[in-house]
Amino acid sequence: MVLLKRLEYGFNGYQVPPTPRAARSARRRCEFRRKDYVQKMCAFDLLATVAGKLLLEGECSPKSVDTFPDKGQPEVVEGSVKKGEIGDNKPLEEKSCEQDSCERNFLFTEIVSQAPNSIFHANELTRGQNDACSRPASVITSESSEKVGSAEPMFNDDCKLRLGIFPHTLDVESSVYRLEGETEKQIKIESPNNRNLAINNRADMCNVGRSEAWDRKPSALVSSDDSQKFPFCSDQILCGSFPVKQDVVKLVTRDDDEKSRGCTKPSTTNKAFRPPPHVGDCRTRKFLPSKYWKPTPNSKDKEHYDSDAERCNYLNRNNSYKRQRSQRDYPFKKRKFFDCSSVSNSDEGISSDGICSVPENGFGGGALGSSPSLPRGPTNPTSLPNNRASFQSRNSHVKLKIKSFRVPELFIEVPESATVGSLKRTVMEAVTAILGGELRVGVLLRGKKIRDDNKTLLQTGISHDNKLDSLGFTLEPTPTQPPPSLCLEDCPFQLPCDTPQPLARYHPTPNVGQIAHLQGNLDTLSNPTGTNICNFIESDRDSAPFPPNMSLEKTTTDSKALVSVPPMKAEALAMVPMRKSKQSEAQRRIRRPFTVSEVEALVQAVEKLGTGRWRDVKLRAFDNAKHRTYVDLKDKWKTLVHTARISPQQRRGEPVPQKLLDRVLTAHAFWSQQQVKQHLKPQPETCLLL
DNA sequence: TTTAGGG
DNA sequence: CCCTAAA
Repeated sequence: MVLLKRLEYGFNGYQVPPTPRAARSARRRCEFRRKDYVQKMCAFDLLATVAGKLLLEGECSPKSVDTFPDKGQPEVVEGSVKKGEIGDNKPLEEKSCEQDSCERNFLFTEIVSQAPNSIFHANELTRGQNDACSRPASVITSESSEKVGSAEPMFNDDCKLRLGIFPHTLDVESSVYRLEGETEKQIKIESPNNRNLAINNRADMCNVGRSEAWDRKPSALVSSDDSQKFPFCSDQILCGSFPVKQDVVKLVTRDDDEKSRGCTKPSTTNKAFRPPPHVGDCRTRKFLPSKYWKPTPNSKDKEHYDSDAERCNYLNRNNSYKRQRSQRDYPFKKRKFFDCSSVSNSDEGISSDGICSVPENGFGGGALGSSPSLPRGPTNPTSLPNNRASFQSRNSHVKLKIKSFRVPELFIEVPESATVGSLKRTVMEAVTAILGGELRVGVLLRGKKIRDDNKTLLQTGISHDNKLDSLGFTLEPTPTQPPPSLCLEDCPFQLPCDTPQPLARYHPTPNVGQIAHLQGNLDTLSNPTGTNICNFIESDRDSAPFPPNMSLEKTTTDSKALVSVPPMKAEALAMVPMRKSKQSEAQRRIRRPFTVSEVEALVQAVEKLGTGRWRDVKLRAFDNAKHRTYVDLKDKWKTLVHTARISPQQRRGEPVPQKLLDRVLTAHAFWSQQQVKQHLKPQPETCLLL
């Protein structure tokens, strides 16, 4: 079963917490706007703004998942699954998902301030954390499931879920949830056709209290004075975003039709996507929970992995480690940014459209811009480069509306028998992996990256009549963390159509992680930075090739996305921010249950070669199955023997023919005896020798 | 690198 | 599947 899913990451909703002063200036800005004043913003400002928002969004990283109280992971599917047959334990297959491609749209919508929560629910968090750590592993990973004895059985077929870029522009609908209050506020930012705003609860939207608490930076904004906040809100809205509490991002499945919940009704908007050619391969790597969160690989590991065979692996780990390190700083950086923005606001660093100028370098040091000459720290608009001033006289207002940032395609594979709950977790992990990393924003004009952060929009020539369609934003990993060739892990096996190329090509420069979709009548901004980040590809290429030309291209075009993302395996994309997520530390190989035929081959080989010669078995029967290592075979044999010994009722997963199991027992018994003999033999021999 | 086993 | 001690 293949599920195609699109995940859209709502850009709207990442808002720097306003300060009283900001509110004031916001009002002023409103007036300005009325007069149609010129937007004095340079590309860098734009970048900073966008990046800032995104950064905030970073809060939805694994950490959020980890700390999710009790319920474990945030609901991944809000709309569809939630509404209907929800049982988390209900196998997917029972939900009419057997079609080759069940498509659903995921809208990344919600942001909730979580930090504060963690304070309030310390106990639960602790619990939740643990849960989160262990549970996520249940689907793709064999770990937990195996432990409960349900591992193999679970996989009758593969169920893939793909999150991709939306081919079409969609309306953005976001909602703000309050964890503590358990209230839900829905905010409709814009409808596809007419851009109307439906703010159900302004106060709620503007409530920044939580973030403040989190930030430990009290601000008058905490007050519930709607009148004061509102201006700010509307201001935000102008640029296509709205203030929300930050931190937890929720995924919402968006069904055009409520009835299509069961994912039986392919979304028309997803036509660009084709089901993957094969079903066995592209999947997201499982990000392991804290268990793998090790500070550093020990020297032994190094030695061990230095060998060619494992080099990739090792590199991978190493890199992971690096990323991980930065991740540790993440909260700090975010906070910094937060503070910074506050400062900016109070300094009136916010320019007209609620876009704050420069966030400060705390942003991962240059995360916002590569240009060293960029202004840093709270900057007053007037302090910006001259070139900017020269354009101040102009009266063109550049209005940007970023509908959403897209999350690159994700390829997730779960067995049909997986539970909805595990699916949710899986998706969450994948998404989290992508969004959790430190990102920077790149601006592309007609597909071209604008690198000069100091250029004004006008200068870049976009501000006038360039249609939005020529402007694009990309989310890219921060340069500080050069994505090493993490994609090599399993690489040996690439199919011709596999995508090593894109990867390779985009290596030095990381791959565009995501595309921002702009919509509306904006002019454009120019801006720099553009580096693509490499997506780490995991590998399972041996089995399921993912034609490069597949999804992305079409999608890209369809969606008007200006930025074209190099076609690559969805899987690769999924791996993108293998970043410093605690979970991603050591990636666990995806689980690939042995098929009956594989078992057959294994049994046959063992019968012939005996146990204890796994390398030979491997060469003999699985030489072309790169993903089966001799250790795997050995392990499989182990489980086979075990399986053969237990009652059929206790067995799970794809049933292995009893005949085979009998052979297993027989062979096992035989070779065990041989071993014993081997043991005993030497003795007599030595005796003889002696 | 392989084996062998515990996790 | 992972991790590792041993070989």
